[in-house]
Amino acid sequence: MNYKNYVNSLKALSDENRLKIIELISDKTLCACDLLDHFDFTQPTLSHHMKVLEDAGIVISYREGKWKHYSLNKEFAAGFFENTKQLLSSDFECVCDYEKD
Amino acid sequence: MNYKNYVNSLKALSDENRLKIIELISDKTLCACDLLDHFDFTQPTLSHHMKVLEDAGIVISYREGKWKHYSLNKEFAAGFFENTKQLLSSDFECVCDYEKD
DNA sequence: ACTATACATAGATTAATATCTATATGAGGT
DNA sequence: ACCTCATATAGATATTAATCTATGTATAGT
Repeated sequence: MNYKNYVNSLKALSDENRLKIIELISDKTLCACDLLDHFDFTQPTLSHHMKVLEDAGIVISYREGKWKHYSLNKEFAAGFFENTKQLLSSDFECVCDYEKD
Repeated sequence: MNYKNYVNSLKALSDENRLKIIELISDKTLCACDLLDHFDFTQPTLSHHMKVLEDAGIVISYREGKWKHYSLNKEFAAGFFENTKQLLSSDFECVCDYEKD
């Protein structure tokens, strides 16, 4: 298993605010400004969190005019599940097909 | 979703050494002394890591004479999968039965 | 009782990280 | 050109966490 990469994902997920961000964009695309409305921290702090999430490959983004739109990277989700399964399952039999994109 | 608890799990997992510990005990029970052989850090550091993992409910332990034996908490594995699925899956369909103990 | 082995705790140090304020960049409208 | 809005970056501060050395506790054997 590629620990380095998986640890990096875990660290990026290890923040209550970032988990909330992920939940907010797990089923839709939101711009940073929309996300910011849901939190008490400042805009630079959100920018920091989004960079952490994007660097870890957890979210993907695109720019549209002034706005930057974020959504969950479904490939990350699949890969993270796979890694978690490998780590925790000496004998887990579940090999269900997580959607790949 | 119970963020507090899930974040706690993620933080406990967010360390390369602790991941290696988990992998080592994912299919068998090992005492602290055996675990220590696999690492470069000192015994108090291992003790610290084991405490983090046990406090998070990731590993369970029992004492046998001088030795303390550790193994993966399979209930944690199942719960962690469930939480991860809830977080990342707006539309994941997989509801395979992760073993519960 | 003494000793050795396995593990835990205390306290210090260093490194990583979450947050802030201030400022810069980028893009659209007037 | 200028202004405004959305986002990014720089630098500072505070908190958390990983690690160490030194020491304490617990258990077993002689």
